[in-house]
Amino acid sequence: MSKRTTIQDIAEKAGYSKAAVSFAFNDPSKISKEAHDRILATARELGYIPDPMARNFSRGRHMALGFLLPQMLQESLQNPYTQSVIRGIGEVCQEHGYMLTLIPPLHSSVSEAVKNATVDGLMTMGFVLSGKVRSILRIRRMPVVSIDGEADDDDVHSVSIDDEKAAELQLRKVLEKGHRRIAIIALPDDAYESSSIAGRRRKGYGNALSAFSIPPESIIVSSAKATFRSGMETAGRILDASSPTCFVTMSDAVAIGVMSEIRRRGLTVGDDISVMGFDGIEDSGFPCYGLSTIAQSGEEKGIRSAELLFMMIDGKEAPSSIIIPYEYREGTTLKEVKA
Amino acid sequence: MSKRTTIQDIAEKAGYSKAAVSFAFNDPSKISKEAHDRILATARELGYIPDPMARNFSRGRHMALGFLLPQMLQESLQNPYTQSVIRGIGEVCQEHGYMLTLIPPLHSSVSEAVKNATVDGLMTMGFVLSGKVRSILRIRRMPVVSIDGEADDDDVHSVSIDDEKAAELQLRKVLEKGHRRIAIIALPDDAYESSSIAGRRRKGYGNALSAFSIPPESIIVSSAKATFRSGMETAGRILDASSPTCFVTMSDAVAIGVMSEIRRRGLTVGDDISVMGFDGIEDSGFPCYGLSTIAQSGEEKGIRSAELLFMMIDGKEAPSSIIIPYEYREGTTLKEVKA
DNA sequence: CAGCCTTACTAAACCGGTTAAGATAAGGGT
DNA sequence: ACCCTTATCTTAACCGGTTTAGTAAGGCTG
Repeated sequence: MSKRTTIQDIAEKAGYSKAAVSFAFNDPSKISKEAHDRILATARELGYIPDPMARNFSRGRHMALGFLLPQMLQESLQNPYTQSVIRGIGEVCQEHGYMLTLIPPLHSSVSEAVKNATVDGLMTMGFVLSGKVRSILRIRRMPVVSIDGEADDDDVHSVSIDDEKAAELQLRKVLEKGHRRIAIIALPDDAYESSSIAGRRRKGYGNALSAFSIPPESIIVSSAKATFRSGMETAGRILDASSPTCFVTMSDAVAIGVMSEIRRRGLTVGDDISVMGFDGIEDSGFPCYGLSTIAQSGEEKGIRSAELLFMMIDGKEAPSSIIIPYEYREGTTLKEVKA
Repeated sequence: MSKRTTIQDIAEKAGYSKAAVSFAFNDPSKISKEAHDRILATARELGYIPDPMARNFSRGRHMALGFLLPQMLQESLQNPYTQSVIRGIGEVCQEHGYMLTLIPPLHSSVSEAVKNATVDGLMTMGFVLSGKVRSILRIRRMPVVSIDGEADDDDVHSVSIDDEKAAELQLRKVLEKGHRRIAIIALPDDAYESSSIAGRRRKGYGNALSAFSIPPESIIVSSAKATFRSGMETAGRILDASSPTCFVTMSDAVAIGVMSEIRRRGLTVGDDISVMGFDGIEDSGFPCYGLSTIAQSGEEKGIRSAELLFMMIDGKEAPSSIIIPYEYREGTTLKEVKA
């Protein structure tokens, strides 16, 4: 089995130096047109393709961004909202000629994965990095953007919406429609390790409740992973034990599961029980059935995050935090409560 | 700004050679316990983390598998079936300590992307690689596994189900229930470049039809991208122009869109119009509402593909083609046609 | 005590490119 | 005729590890 063709082979065969060959591929202005032609012809003849890893290594760039997956690949990719974020990241990567690497915990260890990740920058979503991981990233001088995470570290830049305000708006809309028997399905606090997004939103709910002078105890609060199935199961448990007039969820995926369970019981979403989602996954190809929700563009989050990361990689001045907009999207699943 | 700590720094500080330091990290049995301890202590002290790219480069391994994305990231990741395949791949990657890299067409060129991909092996899904791309892969000696693609190349191994037989079974089930006004929504033939999966399944449909002595002309055949939205729109157009008693789709995502459109028109899925899907995305967290379908495990496809790829990477004897099982899954959306 | 093996370590080649610095020759200005 | 510039190409260092071959010291054997 012959060895692969290297820059050295081309150099010898074409009668030039390694450097000349390198220039021919990267900066033709540094050599004569004649040399350029000869070298490219020789390269074609020998079937030469520059080794990307060697190239990246000597340039000190990986040409890849990493998306750190909190737990298992499973749930993360399942959520249509995560998908839209990844899509946004992917677009920007493509523009920059970068690849996108999904980084699952290596041998169940995030630290290990981060140590070995061959990427120029990292994005995380919905969870706070441990001190150990942050220390590794600092040593490796690897820029990080945290999506929906906490901006409690100078090294970690963040992209998110104003979750507290958004959650407040969400619950206000529900309260304005007269609902009082409300079941909130939050994201698990410990989802993705020490997530704090759920905490920020709970605060917003508290604000809305006190604005309406409603005692927090009157609200049913539970939590569920951000999946369709989980939403369905949780709604089932709640409906077995009580009869809320409205479900408020922190994720559209959960809301869709809730709607499915409501219909399964022969009830009508909107007329019998209202449902309020969070995310606005409308454009994700996922069926959302006119869900009333707090819409935030996952794609924009992905795009802004990746752009931010590229600024940091390029050593440019980068904002430590980017807040993107959200809005209430009127649907057909939130209706005035029946008298 | 100080330079990063290298193996050289550790060697000097600890009073050993570069090689000794390398051994300390990779094969402690080659050095004394004393040296091992001293070196690791020094490494910890200086905050040393081996550079993964340099390590990979000298070892000649990338420690990453690539998933080649046909067109835009968008549609690919949107399909829950694709997601389950990726999940399967991810599991195997994790076991092997590998990362999974999503490779979008670089500057809109798949060839360019494949030239620059820093991965040890490639997986594609649902499309046939062009000769140019195959030639690049041959030069780079990069193993490829094609999922649901055509096994027309010695270099490209494949994992799929027997699509022709599966499609035949799918349509037979529908015909057995008495349906004759049938609308088939196929995958686009040109989806993912020169896809051939649609062709194989069409053949299967033909077989079923002739077994029932039904003229192919009596069947409405259209095609749609494998997304929820596309299924909804296509069903809308079909229902505007005709009144099939059953929809047969090549993808559950499409089938769910079809069901959504049927319900939107005030009709009942199953009783008024039957729907038959393909994929069996039940376990994907996607709402599938008792869809009758041809189930094939996306996760298993992913797992087998990745395992196959690892065999090839390790230079082991690997089967050129793996066929995984499928089965008809009884649901509530396919019912006996009304007299 | 020579001969041989084992242990512990090092020097240097190597992976395949990039790139700073230097060499050579040709061209231009005075 | 001389110096300076520019164009073109080469040499060699470099990126940060891994790994092969080799050496020196110590222990064992006969």
